[in-house]
Amino acid sequence: MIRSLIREKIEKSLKDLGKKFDFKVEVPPEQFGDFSTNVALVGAKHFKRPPREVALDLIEMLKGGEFETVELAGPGFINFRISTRLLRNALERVLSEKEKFGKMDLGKGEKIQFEYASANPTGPLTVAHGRQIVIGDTLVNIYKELGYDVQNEVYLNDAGRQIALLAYSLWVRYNELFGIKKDLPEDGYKGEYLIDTARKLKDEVGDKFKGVWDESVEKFFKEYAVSEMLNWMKKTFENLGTRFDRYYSEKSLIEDGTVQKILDLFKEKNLVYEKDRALWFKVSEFIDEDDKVLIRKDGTPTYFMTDIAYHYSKRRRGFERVYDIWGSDHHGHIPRMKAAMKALGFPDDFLTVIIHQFVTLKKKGENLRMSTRAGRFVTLDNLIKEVGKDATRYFFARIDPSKPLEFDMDLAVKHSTDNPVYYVQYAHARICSLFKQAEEKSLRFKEGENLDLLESELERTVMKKLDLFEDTLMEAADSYSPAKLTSYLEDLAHSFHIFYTYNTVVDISNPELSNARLNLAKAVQLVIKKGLGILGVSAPERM
RNA sequence: GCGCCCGUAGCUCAACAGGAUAGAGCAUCGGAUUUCUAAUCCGAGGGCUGUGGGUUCGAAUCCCACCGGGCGCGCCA
Repeated sequence: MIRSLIREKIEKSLKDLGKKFDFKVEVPPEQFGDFSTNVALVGAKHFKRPPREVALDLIEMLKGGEFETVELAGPGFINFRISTRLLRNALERVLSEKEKFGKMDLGKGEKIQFEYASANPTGPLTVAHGRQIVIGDTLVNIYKELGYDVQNEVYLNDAGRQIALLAYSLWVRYNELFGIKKDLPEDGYKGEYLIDTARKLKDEVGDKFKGVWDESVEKFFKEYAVSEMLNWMKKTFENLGTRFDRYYSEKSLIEDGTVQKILDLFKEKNLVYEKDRALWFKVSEFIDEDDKVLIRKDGTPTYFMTDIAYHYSKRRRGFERVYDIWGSDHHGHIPRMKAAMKALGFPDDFLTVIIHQFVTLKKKGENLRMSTRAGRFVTLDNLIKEVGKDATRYFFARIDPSKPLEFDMDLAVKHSTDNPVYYVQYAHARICSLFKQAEEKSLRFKEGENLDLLESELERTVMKKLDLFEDTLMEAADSYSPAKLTSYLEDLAHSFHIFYTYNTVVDISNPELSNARLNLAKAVQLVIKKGLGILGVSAPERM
């Protein structure tokens, strides 16, 4: 938080000069000092003077106090070197706040929601869902740190045509077990997993449904299939170490009248009309796009319809803002949803959609295309089994959602020990081992003491990284990018590895210095553990 | 055809809402352990940031055009 401290000081100086404008405080390349600001470069316009002159004036106002040096550089940057005492402050905060380090109150308890991993319960979750889960979980955890009251939810598309297809496909598989050959529908679910489900069903009910297909059988098969698929989803979530506060059923929105309620509301506002025996929503009233069907001519609601109802329910449940994480194939859905939110009179910032690009899988140099219906895919379960939970999560978190992600499975397995996740975890394990060493050598660890002995450049660097943890969380939240956190952790781990290489931490001939360094190690350990925890990755004590 | 996203080292990715000499890991080559975990550290090579224009003190980043890739444009979800 030294960064915000510098920002405040600059803002105050500007205020004294009667100015106010945006500027940056950043961490520059090492040779330029601890922190740096472009305030003079940006301010040149406002002051109508050359940047370097503006910088010199500001430097006069800023220097002293906790700033060891404040210098002009390059075209007009102001570089700061911070007193070691101020850096130790960060260390002290980590040591005293412990697991709570990183908690802020920016959200002020505002109730928000993240929705992700929403899926048709018709088959196994894919690696794309895995990416979504990791992005979602991480953002949820970060927003909690920022002081928001966050819930996560998965929307189950358990209504609609695909469920009917699933039910019938299961029925076909079930009958096959009795030697009755039926053809799977052209677009039916051909995956082998339905055969397993059919076997389980046969064990439970015997030949009760053999050869029979009517409305009540269909209903049974729908419910059975969905519940089996849901159980499977839950198991996969567990394998990846995720949990949801709530599963929300699409079907329930039709059954409990929410859909009807929206229709009535839209009718009242004259936002719907009938055409070709279907009911249309006037999207064009709000944005430059074609109107969309809400109710098909057979009387069933479209996905768009139920999704509007779903978001209405979110609002009614008291969420101030909601975030949906969707695959890029759904991006066309965004403008319509925004239009619908407007139609409902919700604030513009109520719904934020975070789009992530697709995951492609490569195995033996070949690209695998994923299709649930064709039954050909590498499941998320397979991936977790092959690569491991930690590496899977870390790998997904590491790449910005806006980038397509190519997962080379052979590489992931073969080089799994080179995965950066081990680099970070190793720093943690090393520190754990330091404390074992200290104990063996009967060095009593006194928390928070001797900290003023920490003053070398390497120690300063580590302390500076510790201080940046909160800034990192804020940046990651602002840009919806878990990758900011992974690069931070790698950075922190790196600074510690260097420090470790050049310094003996546990040295019985110098107990005070040892204690000081153990404190530094302790803080790094806490922050790494916390950061990995936010990512849903474990922090092993030995490796 | 129209719209959205992406294009950075051989590979996978960074670059903090325009900043200083574009950085890491992997891979390649060369170093460092009588001592706390070498899953580590240090060094070398490797780049016309897809191409061409523009905006300005300053562009990988913003604007325009093009090239290449992904996705979307259903009474699918």
